[in-house]
Amino acid sequence: MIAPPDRTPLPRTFFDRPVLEVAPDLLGRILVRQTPDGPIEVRLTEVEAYDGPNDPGSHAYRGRTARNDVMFGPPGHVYVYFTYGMWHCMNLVCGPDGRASAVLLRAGEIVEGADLARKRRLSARNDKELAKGPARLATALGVDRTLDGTDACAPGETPLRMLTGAPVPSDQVRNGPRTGVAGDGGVHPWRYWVANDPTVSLYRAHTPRRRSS
DNA sequence: CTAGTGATTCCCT
DNA sequence: GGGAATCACTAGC
Repeated sequence: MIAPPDRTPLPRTFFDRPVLEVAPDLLGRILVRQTPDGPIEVRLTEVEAYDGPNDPGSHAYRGRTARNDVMFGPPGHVYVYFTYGMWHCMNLVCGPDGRASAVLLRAGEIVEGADLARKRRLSARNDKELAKGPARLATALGVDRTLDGTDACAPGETPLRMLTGAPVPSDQVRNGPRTGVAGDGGVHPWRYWVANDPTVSLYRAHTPRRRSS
């Protein structure tokens, strides 16, 4: 039989490590989102690492700005950005204070509160699509810029928290080029996912867009 | 199944 | 001014 997932919160020391170490270790962990209507919980199945100072694909690559400020702060906090005019995506800040590295949460399996997630994801055709993609995951959980900077490791009640869950054995972890990253950033194989998991997004590579007339 | 494109707004240059 | 760590929808095979 399968042991139930461990509901011990992940401590800040978990995130205070090199981001390439933390990212694959997040697979199988559980993110708890406390909403006014109740909790929504996601088991993470796909993530991407962004390593600030050396990474052209990172929002922090060109220095500290109003948008990416949280990335430059202490680990264990949530960085939420707004993109493409209508979507939000969420990250967990990693490494020591000032390092500006983070893990983008790209996909997961809703394991609690699916009824609440469905109300936010009306276009999803089935429950596997509820959090299949970074903006879908943020939408399913009701995460937006008002949660930017949330400490996921704070004592007591928090709107977002990571639990130990059931980490995925390394022989079930796959990795490859990052998705959707413009410029040279896609060259690093810093996307990690759970092998053969139906909630992994597996989107095609970034396609440059010409502006319309 | 794949490939193409419009939507929509914040923020940096 | 214009790109953006995306999604949903459509057409066509």
